[in-house]
Amino acid sequence: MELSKNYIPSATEDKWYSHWLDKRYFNSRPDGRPAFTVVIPPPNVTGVLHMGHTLNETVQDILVRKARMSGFNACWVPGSDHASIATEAKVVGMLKERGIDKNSLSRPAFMEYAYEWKDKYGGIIYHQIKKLGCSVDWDRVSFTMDPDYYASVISVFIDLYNKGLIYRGARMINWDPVAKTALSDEEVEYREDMGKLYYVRYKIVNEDGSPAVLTGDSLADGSILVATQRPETIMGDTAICVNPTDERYLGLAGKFAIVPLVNRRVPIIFDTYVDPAFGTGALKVTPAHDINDYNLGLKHGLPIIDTLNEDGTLSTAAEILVGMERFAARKKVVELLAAQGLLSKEEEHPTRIGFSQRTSAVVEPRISTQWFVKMKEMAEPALKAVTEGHITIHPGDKFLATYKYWLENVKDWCISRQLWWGQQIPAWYAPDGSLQVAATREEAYALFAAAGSGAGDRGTPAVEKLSFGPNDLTQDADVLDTWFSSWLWPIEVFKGVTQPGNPDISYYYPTSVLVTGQDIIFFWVARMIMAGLYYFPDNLPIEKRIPFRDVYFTGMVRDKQGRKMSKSLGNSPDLLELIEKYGADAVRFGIMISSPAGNDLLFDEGALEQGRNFNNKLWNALKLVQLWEDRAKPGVEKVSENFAVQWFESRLADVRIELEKLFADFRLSEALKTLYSLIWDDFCSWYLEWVKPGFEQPIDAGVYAKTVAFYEELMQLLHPFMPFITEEIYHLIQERTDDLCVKQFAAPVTFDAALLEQGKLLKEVITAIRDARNKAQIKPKESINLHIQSDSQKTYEIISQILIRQVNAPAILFTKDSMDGALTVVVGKDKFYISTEDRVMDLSSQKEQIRKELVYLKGFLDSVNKKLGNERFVQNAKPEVIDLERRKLADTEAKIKVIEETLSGL
RNA sequence: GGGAGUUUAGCUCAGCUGGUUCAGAGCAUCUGCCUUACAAGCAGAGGGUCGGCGGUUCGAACCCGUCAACUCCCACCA
Repeated sequence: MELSKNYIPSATEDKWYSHWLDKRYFNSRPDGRPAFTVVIPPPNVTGVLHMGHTLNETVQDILVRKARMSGFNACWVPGSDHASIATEAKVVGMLKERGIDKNSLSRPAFMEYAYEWKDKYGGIIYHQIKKLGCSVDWDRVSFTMDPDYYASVISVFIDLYNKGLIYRGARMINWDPVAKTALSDEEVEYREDMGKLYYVRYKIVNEDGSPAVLTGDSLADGSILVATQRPETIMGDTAICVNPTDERYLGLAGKFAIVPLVNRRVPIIFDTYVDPAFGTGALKVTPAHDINDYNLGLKHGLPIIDTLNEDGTLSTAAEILVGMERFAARKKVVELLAAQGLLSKEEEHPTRIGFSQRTSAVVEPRISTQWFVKMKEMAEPALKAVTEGHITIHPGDKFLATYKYWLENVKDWCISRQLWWGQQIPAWYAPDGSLQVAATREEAYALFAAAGSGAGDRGTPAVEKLSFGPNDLTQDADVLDTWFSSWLWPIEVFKGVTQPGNPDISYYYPTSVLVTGQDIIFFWVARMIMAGLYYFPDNLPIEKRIPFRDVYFTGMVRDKQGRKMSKSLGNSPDLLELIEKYGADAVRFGIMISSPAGNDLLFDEGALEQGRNFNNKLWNALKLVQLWEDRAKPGVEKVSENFAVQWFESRLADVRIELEKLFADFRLSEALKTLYSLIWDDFCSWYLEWVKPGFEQPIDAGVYAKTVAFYEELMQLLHPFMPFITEEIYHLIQERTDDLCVKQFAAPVTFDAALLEQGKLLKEVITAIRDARNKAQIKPKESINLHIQSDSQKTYEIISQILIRQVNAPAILFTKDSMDGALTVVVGKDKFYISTEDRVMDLSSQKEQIRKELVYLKGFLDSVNKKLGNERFVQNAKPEVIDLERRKLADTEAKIKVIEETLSGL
């Protein structure tokens, strides 16, 4: 069959992917083999795969394919996350474009639009996963809003509530006024910005309201100067705070301040929290709108005046400017203050502002009633699982410290979100505001009835005693944080919550390895560990309760200049375009080769080009081997006597052992580099050249068979990294019915170290002679006379046929004496003389080179001598090390002798 | 402010328990080649005071101290 000049990925990729699907190779069911389970970190349902995903999915596919080919029942579960805030934002945007205001819709109507959106865009990501070649079990696609999954989230909520681990409370939370929802600390991004510091005068009065008489420069005019960045919150001030040690303000004890514009009288309080050196050393306390002020307020029993509405406009509590947007209000308040002569000055002030990760709105600290999960008691076992080694984090313990720190200082988790897209909180409120937590209205009503009819008597609800009916109950409007559903991911994708103890969960859980980005170590990784340990009962061994045994953190994908990939920078390439341009295998290669474990990866299309070139290399090697097929004849030579075959067999076995080690350590980038070099250098550049028959000459059938076998094994080793081209070559190299995708690795074999040494020597000799030829400007086509002077002539006899062809010498002659007028190459203790028929060699540059070599060797000899002459070295060093030094000494002395002889001969 | 990490060739990075000719790889660069698989290729070559200084040791890229630069995480001053 005629093969194309270069490899064409598009012609093979879809073909093989459908073939694998048809054969159901990626589908897994529990059986007698050990399971190798991976759950995909669910991407946002309506998102697209970015380069970070591409890296994660590729790593997972490599691990899964490797396991599938190594006797494991590999199961990789795909799926997506409903991503409540992100998706709802997109749906709201879509509605806006159609001229629909979300608030004009009923909840069910909105959900209909949301599902419409999900159905339309939810498939994009799956298509990309397929194009990348990921071997996921498509029968197991999970979505965090699937009915069963939904039910599992609700039941876990109810369970945690009943155990007292979920509570409702007033908290200062991060409020997104655009999405009108609470955000967790992790969803807030801080950015440096230039703000303004306004200095505002507050009049000081006595308790009875009369102007206070004060002394001291700072208070001389009967007012105190306060610095603030947020003048629009003045109406919410409920105290002024100074440091008790601040001498400027000692006279303020028992005095009050008048809040400008609203003329409210507030106390002066003293707290060491205030830094006397900052601003004027006086702080306005606004408990409703600043986390620190809130804490101060709690400590000093201050009232809370919330002057903002949920959309960021001023509320009626602000008394003035009601309904004005917060930033407009800031300007207006400054104007009003200035007009009243209460604004002393403004100055530029660098500050950090919190932005919503989802909507980019400036986050507002806000008091709000939210649902929380108590984290302390869940954190402890999750910490132990890692510190005691049940879960191993890769690479090394780079992230162990971060993980520990977070868990040791964990704060309660705010899980309610003021959205519709998500699992609605199963809390039901009676008309009087009391609540019950239950999955359905009926169950909730029964609970009300039971509670109303007498303590603990849940079995016999006395419905008639309640003053309201089931339809009077209202369900909590909020939905749960997305992470409150995804923390169940490794359990519920196997229906571990909704159908406990089913065959899947028993077989596949715990999963083998989690591959994810280091940025969600707290959001997701830690919480999955908590969920696993919480959900599975204590009497099970911890190994059965943890969600995964290994966690592999990939780095962040950055662009060539080290910048984060982002939509706004436009530096995030489109995956499908890259696959189109280079092929999926090349994309996988490129992203893996430049991806040291755990370190950030600088994405460079150059690496993809390298991948594409590698594809071509493989393709062309195939063409070469195929050329030999018709020329293979039995009995040309004995395979057992073919040095190249024997050497490569050992080399292959050697590398396989190395690869196993690299896989065990999750050093996939290293493993790929090793394979790349094995294939490109050892196999293509050396082995294939060594066994290549002469022009129109036959090749021994045994050698040919061996070559094909080597090539197949190389394709098998490479398959997890580059599945498409390897499968294609596997089928092209010879007719077959099986597929590489599921071909099991053969047991490892031992290798012959002496053969490897000899191979190394052969390479060195060839390179050295080629170098000499190059330097002497002997054209490649020009043949040379080659004489070898060596004590181990036999070694060279074995490899003479290879040598002859590789350096373009018609024959190899051995000599006992040095040869005049020839180029002399020294490798180890052996000398090689190069001459040509019709020209005189220019030996001057060669002489120079040999002299340099001699100087180097003498220097080296000196250092070895010094070492061995040092009594303390001989006393202290390990015997092996001393032996080694002695051998080095002898070796070097011999080499120097050879070189000196050579030099004198020149 | 607290914590962690990084610094090795022009670039991106390996270098495991201190000891092999250990100073490496890939990319880039330079030289020569359209050699009958591959110019997206072949054959070669050059290139580094291992961030600075000090210490431990017979011996340091590796261990310790210190300084410097950069990165990340956590907390966060109105």
